[in-house]
Amino acid sequence: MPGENRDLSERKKLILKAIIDTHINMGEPVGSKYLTQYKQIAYSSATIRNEMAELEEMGYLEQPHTSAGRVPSQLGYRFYVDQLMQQYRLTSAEIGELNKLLKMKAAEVNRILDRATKLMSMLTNYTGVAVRRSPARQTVSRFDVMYVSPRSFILVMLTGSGAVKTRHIHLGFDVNRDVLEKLAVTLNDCVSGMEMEQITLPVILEMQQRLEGHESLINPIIKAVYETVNEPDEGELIFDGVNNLLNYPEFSDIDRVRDMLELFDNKEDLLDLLSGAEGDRTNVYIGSENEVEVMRSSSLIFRTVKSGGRTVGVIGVIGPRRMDYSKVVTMVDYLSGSIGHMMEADLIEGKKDDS
Amino acid sequence: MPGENRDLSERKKLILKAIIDTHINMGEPVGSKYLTQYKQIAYSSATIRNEMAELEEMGYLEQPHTSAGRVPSQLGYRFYVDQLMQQYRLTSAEIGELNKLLKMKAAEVNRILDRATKLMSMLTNYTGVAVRRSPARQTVSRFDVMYVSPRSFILVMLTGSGAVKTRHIHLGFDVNRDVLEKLAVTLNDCVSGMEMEQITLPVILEMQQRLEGHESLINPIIKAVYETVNEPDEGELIFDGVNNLLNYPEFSDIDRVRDMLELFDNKEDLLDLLSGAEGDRTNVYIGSENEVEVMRSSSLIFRTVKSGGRTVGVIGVIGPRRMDYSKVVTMVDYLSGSIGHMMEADLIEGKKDDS
DNA sequence: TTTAGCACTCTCGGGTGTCAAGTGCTAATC
DNA sequence: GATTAGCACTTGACACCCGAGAGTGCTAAA
Repeated sequence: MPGENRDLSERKKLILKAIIDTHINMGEPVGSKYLTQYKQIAYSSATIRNEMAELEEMGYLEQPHTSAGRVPSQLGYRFYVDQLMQQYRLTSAEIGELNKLLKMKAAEVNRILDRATKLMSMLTNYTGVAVRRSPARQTVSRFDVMYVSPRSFILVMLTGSGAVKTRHIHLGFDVNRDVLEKLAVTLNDCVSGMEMEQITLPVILEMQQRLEGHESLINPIIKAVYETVNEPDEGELIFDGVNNLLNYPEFSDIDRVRDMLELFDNKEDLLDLLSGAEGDRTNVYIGSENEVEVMRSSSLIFRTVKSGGRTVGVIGVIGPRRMDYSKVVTMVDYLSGSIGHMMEADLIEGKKDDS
Repeated sequence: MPGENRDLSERKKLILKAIIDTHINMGEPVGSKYLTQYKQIAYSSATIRNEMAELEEMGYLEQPHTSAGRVPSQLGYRFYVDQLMQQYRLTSAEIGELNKLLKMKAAEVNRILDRATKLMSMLTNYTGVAVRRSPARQTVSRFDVMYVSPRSFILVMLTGSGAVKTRHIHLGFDVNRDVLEKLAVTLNDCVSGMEMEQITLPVILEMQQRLEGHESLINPIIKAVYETVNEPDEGELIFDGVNNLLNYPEFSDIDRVRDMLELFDNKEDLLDLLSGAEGDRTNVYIGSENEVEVMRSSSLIFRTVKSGGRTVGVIGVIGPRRMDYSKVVTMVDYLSGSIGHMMEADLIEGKKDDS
């Protein structure tokens, strides 16, 4: 039964860590002889070979073929991420880039995530991904109505997380501007800030009463609100730097490239995957740990971005299974926190600048 | 001097067309012997060989190596597209799919282009692309203002092409709802429907007069309008089916894949390229005809989508240079026209449905 | 002008031999 | 008992060769 780590001796951990670190850097199977050059490992290659054989038996290492060195298995990476790897320290150049992003003026949700994605891809040399997302439980905090023509208007909704959504509404009858004005006031009075469950029949009846003579307006509106709030496939996928991955030897095999591209072609699946992020921690999916078969040779590190208690998006990095987990985790941590705080500040009070 | 086509005999045209048609289908260099099987070409392989040698001399054909058949050159494809290829007839299945798209309910710009892109990728087995775009000369046809906090509000603009844009505006001072209300009315009265050049000093002065006591509101607003109208990098790139291309043998070379991915990674460049579409005709870029070096092994067929005289986007298809030009051109033509008309109908008067 | 024939060129796939890396195992050593 | 040196073995990578097949250009004949 592979995977029991209680009896991993310190020496085994040392060797395992050295193998994984080396392999992450070099990208090639690492052999026993190579490890003897580390001064922390003061054993002969033969001893190391024995330990490696046992580590392989336990499931932490794999051998591509008899006469190659060892490569970490999925389980090995998992153990490494959970217990072995050490904290990465961002370089000052990296911190500089990140802070430049955070000081950006147009502090709107859209721009930030775009830019963060690009930045992650550049700083890590992997692929940056993000989801701009209406969280599962969205509310509308403010409504507005914009007249277009006698039979159509646009419903503008400011969501709890600060995004603006719009809907064209077409009617089978005419309405005038006064009615629309009243509609907006009514909506703001009756349903702003509510979750969908709170919009019950009494609330709807009250609205219809206030709009007497135009009750039939309410139904399409409620439907539009409902769709906006609950739309599960709502959420826009952003990614940048897919090309970076082609520079890693694991993607010199065309089939791997195919897998990877499939990942980015099935935007809905990737969206689902990212949306499944557990909150308040950085998620690390190694290879096929998650159910997505097509990811077997890549890993995904991601984290939700929260602002004012609400999930406003997800950011992450996709790379080969042999990824610099330490660095990427640190960076995703840092960015998700900072972006969240920033948007929070922006939402709560208008900043002091004039545009 | 290659390229003069005045002296292309009918027989040469026949042979050239046969070669290109065959190569588009088969994907491999085509030899003289193979062509003798066509009954329209009643010559021996030797004769065909002579003609092929001349066509190569003229620059329409290329030889990968001595003992291979001929392959169309970029110039050859160009001649084919301009003069040789025959009209493709959409199959009934294809027409069915396309009409299904066109009958879709949520007739909003966003959804249509997303779906059209996916559809093109599916029906052609190449990559569908689209740009959702505020045309270079955009106008704002209607304004609205949504109160957020004493020092910030959201400016909602309905553009001439039917898209909705929003801007958060932060202020250094407080304003109340009444002022914002007046602001919206003023904007609608004074600048709706105008091009930027028409918003001259007198217009601005009039607005400031109408908003007396709050003149300083005008500047940030004008700036926001200006940015919205003129924003050149505005325009969202959509694509679907990148993976399809990997199935073509020309992309079994990893370097070609790299080129292709680079194309999709540099979203701005691709956006520029697509935005350069000449109006009212379907543009065909073969290989490196356009300046983008990275496209040397692919082709791009695209066309603007116009609605009510305004450009609202671009749709197109990217495929290998050996593409089924005839089919793709037909499809892009059909789609761009239909989508345009549809959005037009939607804009001018709200349809008779109720949501 | 067309065609048959032929020598030539080039790619592709299979087969072979060599090299280097890395292993597992055994016996000697600390 | 743990460690290590030594050695035989396995395997992939690489270079090389060779024959088959496809397609060509050219020449001479029809």
